[in-house]
Amino acid sequence: MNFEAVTIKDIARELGISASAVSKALKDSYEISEKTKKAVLECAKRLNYRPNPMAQSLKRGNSKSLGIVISTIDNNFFAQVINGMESVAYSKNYNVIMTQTHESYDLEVSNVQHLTIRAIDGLLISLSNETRDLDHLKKLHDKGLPIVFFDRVTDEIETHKVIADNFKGAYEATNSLINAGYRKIAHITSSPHVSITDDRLNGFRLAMSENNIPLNEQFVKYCLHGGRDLNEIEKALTELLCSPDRPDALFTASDRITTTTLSLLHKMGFKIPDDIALLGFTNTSLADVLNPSLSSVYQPAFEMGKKATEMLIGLIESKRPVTEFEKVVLPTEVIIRDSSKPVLVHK
Amino acid sequence: MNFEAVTIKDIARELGISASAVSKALKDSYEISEKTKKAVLECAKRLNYRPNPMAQSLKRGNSKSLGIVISTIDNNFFAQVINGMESVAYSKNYNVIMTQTHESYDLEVSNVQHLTIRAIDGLLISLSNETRDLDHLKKLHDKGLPIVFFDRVTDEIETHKVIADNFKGAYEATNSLINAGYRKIAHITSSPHVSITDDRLNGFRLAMSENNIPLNEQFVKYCLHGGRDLNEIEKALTELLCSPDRPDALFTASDRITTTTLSLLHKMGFKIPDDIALLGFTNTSLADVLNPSLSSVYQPAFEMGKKATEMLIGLIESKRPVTEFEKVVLPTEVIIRDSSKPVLVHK
DNA sequence: CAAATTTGCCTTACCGGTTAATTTTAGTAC
DNA sequence: GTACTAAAATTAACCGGTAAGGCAAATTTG
Repeated sequence: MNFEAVTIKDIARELGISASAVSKALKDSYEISEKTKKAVLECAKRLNYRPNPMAQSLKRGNSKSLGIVISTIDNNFFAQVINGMESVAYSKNYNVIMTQTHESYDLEVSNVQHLTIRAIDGLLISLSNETRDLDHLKKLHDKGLPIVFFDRVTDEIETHKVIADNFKGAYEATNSLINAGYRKIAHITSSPHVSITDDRLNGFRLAMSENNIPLNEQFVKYCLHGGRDLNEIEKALTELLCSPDRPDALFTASDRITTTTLSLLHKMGFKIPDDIALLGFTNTSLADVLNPSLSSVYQPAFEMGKKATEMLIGLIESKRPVTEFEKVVLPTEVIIRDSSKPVLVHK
Repeated sequence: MNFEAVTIKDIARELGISASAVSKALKDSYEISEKTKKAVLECAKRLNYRPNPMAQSLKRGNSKSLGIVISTIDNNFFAQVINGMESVAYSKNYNVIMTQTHESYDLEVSNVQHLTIRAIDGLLISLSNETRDLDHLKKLHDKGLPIVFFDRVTDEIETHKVIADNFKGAYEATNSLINAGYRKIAHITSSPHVSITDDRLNGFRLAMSENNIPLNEQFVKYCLHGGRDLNEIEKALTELLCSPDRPDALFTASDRITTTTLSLLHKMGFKIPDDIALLGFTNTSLADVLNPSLSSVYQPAFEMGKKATEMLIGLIESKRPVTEFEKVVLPTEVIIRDSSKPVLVHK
């Protein structure tokens, strides 16, 4: 079932002129007389002519589409990022084509393939938790595909990057837990291979050491799949909580991990913050109305999406090769709520 | 900055054969000798040849892209729907191109324009809250563009539709409130112009009348923008709650309205369910850990996305015009939690 | 009034891939 | 050696739009 369209030739035939005259008339070229232009415009309107984007793309060598690769859209943070991306792309007349990796390296590779096969003008990507090898992206980048990394970035490819201030967010979050009287703080984070993990872990470590609190290395738990499946978080929690010397606070490092941890703590019967405090990265708008209200590190996700997309379109539309790259760091915001209430208040 | 690609001509030049021979070899045509095929395949692999999708699309007249129009992605329900759509599209080698209406009719029209200008093979759409006039879609549908409606559908266009059992969900939800002892039940819903509003309102009405509970018409509040902005929900709540004869329970009709209502009730200082009970449509995975845990009507969003996409691809790939259309109704699930605890228990 | 310039449009080639029509090549038969 | 056929490859047209270059008619210039 094909959806037939009016072409430039239909207009040309109708008016008894050549196709190129129509094309030029539509572009308001100086070569075409006002009379003809008027006739063409009228006819185009009457027949509801729309230029075929594929023909234009083929001719011009661009597609006016941006590829987005994220782990999953069913996540407050990423949904907001995409929201921001779409808003900029739309205003600059680009589409966004979205694919999800579900934290799988293979899916990431095949998604990137899929997108470039489909001809995108640039790529916005947050690496999957499994990704270690960046060859699939390096090759494309070397060939000239503009790429902007956001959220989970890499040093191995020189291009623009947009991240939140993960280090500072983690540092301040940890400090707030310490100031609230917690000492045995555990950290549940994503795979050690993604950039945000290091940044957040380092912020956590620094806050601990500055306060002379020895860090029990058993208290740092990695979720290799970024909490994609419940089991890995459940395992981490069980290991942490079913031991004699268990932590009194949890600092969780990603949206999915934070909300899942909250759910699991409920299910396991832990009272927050009495049995254990919780503070984590999350962008859920429901933090205030969770039980208990959830202390969180908020990232400006919408702005991240906007900024990354602006930079990408900048790269795409740049007349000359870009050699100076920016790494934009957006501020995070630590918001203390009841899930990390000071120990004195409740104990 | 353009990203040069290997074309069929590069292979032809390399092997000293014609472009069409290469094309045919890649398609494993009987016209080409095994020897040549092997050489072409080897060369294509070596040069990492990828056919230019725009050239193929131009020739074949399709784009292997599906357009998605939703109100906003920053919403549990829609994020899950898109997740389902993407999964099917990807497996069948289509892209999804997403745009958001933010509940605006003008944006819906311009998004649909934008998408069809960009050449999509089919459209998946959930109407905006503002949409009353369907001309923009009727025109396209008449021209042969395959469309599948999901969630917010219309009777004015004959095609496949996928919805949740909104009527039954609302009916059961209302009944559960009544069984829990609530009598003064108010309903906060979206614009009266969208299909889901009627269905849900009717379910609500039936449950009320079957239980011989007169319905105070002041207790039905419409949010013309579907809760896009807080203000309209705030206004509805103020009107409902700042009156001498106020409701003892709220039944909210959409994801955004439900979660926003919960937030606002908190902010206004109402205790749930003691001061007022709450039960609403929402797909948040956090329902269990909200304060209080939130009774909800859950829709199989992922399945809705999957089903709608399967049907759309069915339409697109159908050899003959489709004249029999299906309206798939997926079951909703009412899950009772603390926000609508029986009156006797807590009063 | 012829030459020079401008105006307005047409012809043609191209983007990359596909395919119908055609030609070349190789092989077989007589 | 000619005739015929099958196999293998080429040429050319096409998808729809764009743009360089060409050309005839109209207008300006000396």
